Amino acid sequence: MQKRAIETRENILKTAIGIFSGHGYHGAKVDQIAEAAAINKQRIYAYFHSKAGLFEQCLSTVFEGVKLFDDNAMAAARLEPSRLTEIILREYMALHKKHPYFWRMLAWANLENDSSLKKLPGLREKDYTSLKAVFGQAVELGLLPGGVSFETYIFTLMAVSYFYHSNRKTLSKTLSPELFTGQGMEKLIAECSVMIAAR
Amino acid sequence: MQKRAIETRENILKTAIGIFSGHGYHGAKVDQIAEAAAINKQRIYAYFHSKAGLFEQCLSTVFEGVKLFDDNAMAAARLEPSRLTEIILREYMALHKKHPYFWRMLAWANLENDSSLKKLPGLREKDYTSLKAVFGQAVELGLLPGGVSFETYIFTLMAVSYFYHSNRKTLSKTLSPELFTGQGMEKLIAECSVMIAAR
DNA sequence: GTATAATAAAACTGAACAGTTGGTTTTTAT
DNA sequence: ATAAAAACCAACTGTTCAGTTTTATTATAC
Repeated sequence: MQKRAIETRENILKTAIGIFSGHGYHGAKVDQIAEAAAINKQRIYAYFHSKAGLFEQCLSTVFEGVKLFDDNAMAAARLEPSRLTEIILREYMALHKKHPYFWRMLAWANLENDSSLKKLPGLREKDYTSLKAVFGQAVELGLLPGGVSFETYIFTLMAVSYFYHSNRKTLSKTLSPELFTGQGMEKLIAECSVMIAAR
Repeated sequence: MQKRAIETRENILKTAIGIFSGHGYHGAKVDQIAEAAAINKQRIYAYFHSKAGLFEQCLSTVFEGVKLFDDNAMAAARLEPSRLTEIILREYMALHKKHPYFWRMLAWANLENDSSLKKLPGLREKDYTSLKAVFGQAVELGLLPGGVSFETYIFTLMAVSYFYHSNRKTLSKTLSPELFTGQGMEKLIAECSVMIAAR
């Protein structure tokens, strides 16, 4: 495949991620993607052979493109294990801001597209091992409560950041709109850190 | 409207909730709903006048049909405020099992259907006031950490239970499949209670 | 028992949509 | 300069789908 072809393919992929994440598999239209990418529809079929194939590719591209925990954040966590919860939460919140397609593609995949999940990248344990080590230290230092597994801890932080973004619309109607201002988020992060910390 | 008509309408609504929650607005087909409800398609238009109208009705029906906190659970919480976190979490987990359409309709609404959100039931503060009181007592008794607002506390528990159900498929691939066994859920509940408790 | 409301059956309309095809032009590697 | 690869253009196929219409049947109220 030539350079131009690779660019076209990537252009299609990038555009399709935007549209699929916005409207879902059934809501997105192939013609719409072609128009948005400013390419000929036929190119889509040349490179991805079907709408479903394109969707699968979008899903795994988004998955692979998101680094769950930054090296800088890792360094910060090692320096100040007492602030671990805050650092992780802030990192996850920033991640969702940086990769706005991530949670949406996750949500779509969980809701509508069973088949495309089969080809997901496998376990991400390696992403977690360093973090798990710092968590272990924080527990031993008495900074975080004992008797809580790393899985539960990280699950909770993922849940908070995911829920915050994915249910924004309904939550601002049913719980509190202030939650979604900058200060609201800061308050949430700060209070979660307090709530989870050992005392 | 006569009795039979009311029944037909409710039958359509109930069936449509099942199908919309399963496939989303764009994924669900009107003919499919008609067939599943064993009624004539034309009845749907007679009672809901459009697919979008039917979806809106489904959404608010599901919302109104879910009582977020049971009276029994409330009584239990008042009796044992030390077990508040566990009681709430277990209640929310059970709620998602009892109303399997709830989180899915929530998710669809947050993803794809802006317009239908306008007609959502307003703030649910009344659902929370009693709970908030018990939370306040638990904090004063030193059972739960101080400096944490009720909103943050309840947000976290909602996040955990929602995330657990809504991201089952991807999480069992990327985090841990054991999390979704009966024991896995019990462990999660128990450890969250410990993690959040004052010590 | 008769009028009226509710429903069924089924065919139809018009638009949208996934995917294809064939012919033409542009770009790129050599 | 030229051949191969890449991309365009645009019409077309077959299907699906939301919504409609017409005619006929069944249930219910009085």
